[in-house]
Parts: sequence; C-alpha cells; structure tokens
Amino acid sequence: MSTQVDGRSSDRRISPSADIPNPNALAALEWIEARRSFARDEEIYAEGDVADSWYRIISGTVRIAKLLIDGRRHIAEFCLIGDCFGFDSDGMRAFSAEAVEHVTLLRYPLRATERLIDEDPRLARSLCHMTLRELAHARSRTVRLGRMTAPERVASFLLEMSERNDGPGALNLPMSRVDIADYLGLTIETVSRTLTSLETASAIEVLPSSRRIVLRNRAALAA
Amino acid sequence: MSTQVDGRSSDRRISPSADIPNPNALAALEWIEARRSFARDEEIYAEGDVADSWYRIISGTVRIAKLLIDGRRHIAEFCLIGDCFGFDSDGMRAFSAEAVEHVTLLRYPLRATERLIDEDPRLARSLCHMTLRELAHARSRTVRLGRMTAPERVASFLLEMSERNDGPGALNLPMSRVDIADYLGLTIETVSRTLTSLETASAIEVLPSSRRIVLRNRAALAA
DNA sequence: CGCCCCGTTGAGGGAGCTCAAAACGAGTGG
DNA sequence: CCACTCGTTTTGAGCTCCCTCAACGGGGCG
Repeated sequence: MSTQVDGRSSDRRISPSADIPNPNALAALEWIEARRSFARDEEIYAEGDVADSWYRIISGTVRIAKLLIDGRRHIAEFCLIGDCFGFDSDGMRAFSAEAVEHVTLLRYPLRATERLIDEDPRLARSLCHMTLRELAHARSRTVRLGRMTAPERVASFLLEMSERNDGPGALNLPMSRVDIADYLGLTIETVSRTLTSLETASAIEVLPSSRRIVLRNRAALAA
Repeated sequence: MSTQVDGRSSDRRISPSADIPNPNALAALEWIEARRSFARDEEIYAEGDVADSWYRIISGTVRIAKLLIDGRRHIAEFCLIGDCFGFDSDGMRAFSAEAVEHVTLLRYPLRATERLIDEDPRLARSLCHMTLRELAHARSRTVRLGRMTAPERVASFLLEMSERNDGPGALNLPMSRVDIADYLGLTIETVSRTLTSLETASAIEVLPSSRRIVLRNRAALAA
C-alpha cells in the first residue's frame, strides 16, 4: 500500500498528513475532531476502556503503558507532537494512555472515521500505513528489549528520541527516569548509571536539569 | 483462497476472513494469489528486499527474524497456518522470513491488492484490522521481553503456542530451541533449563522427541 | 528555610549468560 | 539390525551484568 510517502522518511512515527497523496483526503477529518487538554500524569484513557476514538497530539507527550498485576509497569510507546495513538483492534483498550507532561490533543470518534473511510479509500490507506509504521516500530522495540544490553538500550533510546525531537540543540526528555526505565525494561538505577557512564565516556552531556541531554558523540552512541 | 477460515475466535493472529462482514470482499483476492512452497530453513524473503507482496500460510510455520551485525539474532514472530505476513510500511523488508519447517503459502502481489482495495474499501478495513491485531501482539511481546523473567517468558510462550495450535493433545513445537531462545530473548541453555524445571514441577511433560510438550498444569504456567 | 520528589551513587546478591562436555535422537550406510 | 555420525538438547560450573536495597545529594516549591 505504499504510495509515495514523501518527506520526513526517517520519521518512524505516525503522521497521517505525511502519507496522504492529496491532503484533502484528511481534510474531512477536521469535521469530526475535538480538542482536549490533559494535565501532567492525567489519564487519557485506561486499560479496559471501550476504544471509541483515536487521538492526535497537538503539543506535549503521551505514554502508552500497561500495569502488571504485581505492580511492574511497562511503557509500550512514547507519543510526541504530531503522533497519533489510540487505535485498538478489538474495541477495548489494551494499554492505558497518560500525559507525561501537559498535553493538548485532537480526538477523533472511531465511528465517524469509519464513515469517512468508506467515502474515501485513500483515508483507509493512510491509516493502514500509520499502523504499519507503528508495527515496524513495535517490532524494532522487541529486538532492543530482547537482544540488547543496558548501554545499548539507553543509547538507542537517546538516538531515537533525538531523531524524533529533531532539534539540533540539546535533547529534551520530558519523561522521568522511571518512565525511561519502564520503557527500556531496566531499573532507574541502571538507567542513571548508564547515563553517567556515557557522560564520563564523553558521548553525552547531562545538563543540570537532568531532563536535557546533549549528544556529543553520536557515532559512539551507535555502538 | 479458502474463505471461511474457521472459527477459532481466540486466535490473536491475523486472519482476514474473520474480520470481513461479507466474505466476498476477500473473494476477489483469489484472482491474484499464487501458490509456492519452501523447504526447511529456506528463505522466503530477506531483510532489505523490495516488499512487493504479502503471504498467507497454507501449511507449515514461518519465522520473521532479524540478524544483528554481531551475529545476534532476534525472531519477531512465528507465523502458523492461516496467518498472514509480509506487510512492510516503506516498500522494503525490515525483517527476513524463513521457513521453520516445510511450508506452502499463497503469495499476493501488493500492487494488485491495492487495486482491489480501491474497488472495495471493506478489504482495506480488513487488512487494517489484521495489522492492528499484529500491532497488539507485538506490543504484548514488548511487555514480555521488557518485564518478564525467564520462567515467565517460557511459560507464556507455551501458553501462546497452545492457544494458537489449539489441539487438546500434545503441543507441537516445530521450531528448534535456538528459535525459541531468539524469540524470547534468552539463550538455548536457559530455555532448556527452564523447561526441565517446569517438568520437575510437573507443570509440563516434554516428550522424548523434545519438540512435543504436554501441558499438565495450565494454572501453574499462568503464574 | 525546610520539605519532598527526583536523580545519583554505593555495596551486595542473584538471575541468566558463557564456556564446556555429556546425553540423546534421527538419519545413514554397512 | 546394528554401528556410526551428526545435529540437537540437556546438564554442569563459573562468572558477569543488572537488580535490589540503601543512603546521599540537589533542585523546586510551598
């Protein structure tokens, strides 16, 4: 289903307008969108809720997470500005979505979206494409979680975030160390230790705020 | 293509006809399908190949894998009979596909599929749904790889396979211990040790062939 | 100023990896 | 039918990496 996907090809995240040959295919979505805001740590939807809509991030960051019975938590995804999330296959939320920082997003009812799909197959293709890119991302994450050491996970996380943030300056990490650890399948201590060891190796520089990091040596991070 | 793909509703794998309101939506696919067979360990496609088609398994088992530069391997997916695979988002294979055992499958050219989609949006919905279920599966795997211990991984693997195999008798594992280890992010030794420890705990019974396992106590496995 | 949350650092232990060798099953040829 | 071989699986011993538990530091905010 690959039409010419244009533009930011390095961007693995979902971003419908980038896929649409003719942007008008998505223009119809404007008629059904609704804007909402969420405060830090506020829940957008919970695991088990009915999945009757999907979202697009206008600003802020969202985490897609799951809580295991014994308290262990796993973060499946960080969604940044421009990303879409909230597509579930069976009408029920398999994960919860929470605001990492203050976030404003557009909400699209699922039923109305399906109506639009039937009117314009290009929209279906575009949504399909978004899902496929999400799938590719999820699979690349299974590789990292299954076969990478702690330093490799942290480094690839930094590189991934810097690609998506695409600011040339300091990398901004809105999430806490706990979030990062739960995303990488590590503990906060290991994440912290790895960051300092990367810093002493002068591959990165952690700014005093702890949430801002400068990538000094990307080649070293790739290894 | 064999429409009515049977009833196994607990099947998390992709299975297009199960989603289609009207099976005729997929009947058109029969016009573009081609049958092929692959021997054990034969490559169906390689990482980096152009992705110009997708497949559906008639019989046998396929592994979707990726090889890291240093020789480490990771298996993203085992596809069983009835499953579909080979959807890539950007026209290039992100993973390779190989036959775990002798496999015969149907091949669908992507371009022809797209034409069919434009004629019938229900097909698009169905494919989208398949991808969403794959996505849900991939994410649940990130949870297992990120936050589960070795015994938990092996046990959940056995349960997953038994759900998909759904024979009441002995569970048939066509893949080698190496495959299982690369799927679970463990080493073959750990997989083997865990299996024997599960056996001494009388939760399972490993038949002499080593590739057949009887689940004696599913409740114990779930924990 | 003092509290609290977040992040860092330290010491010790355990789960799983590495290296190595034995046991076993399946296939092959005599 | 048996002997042999080869690949796979199992078992063993030692070690490493990361987790656990604990204490410390430091920045933000009331």
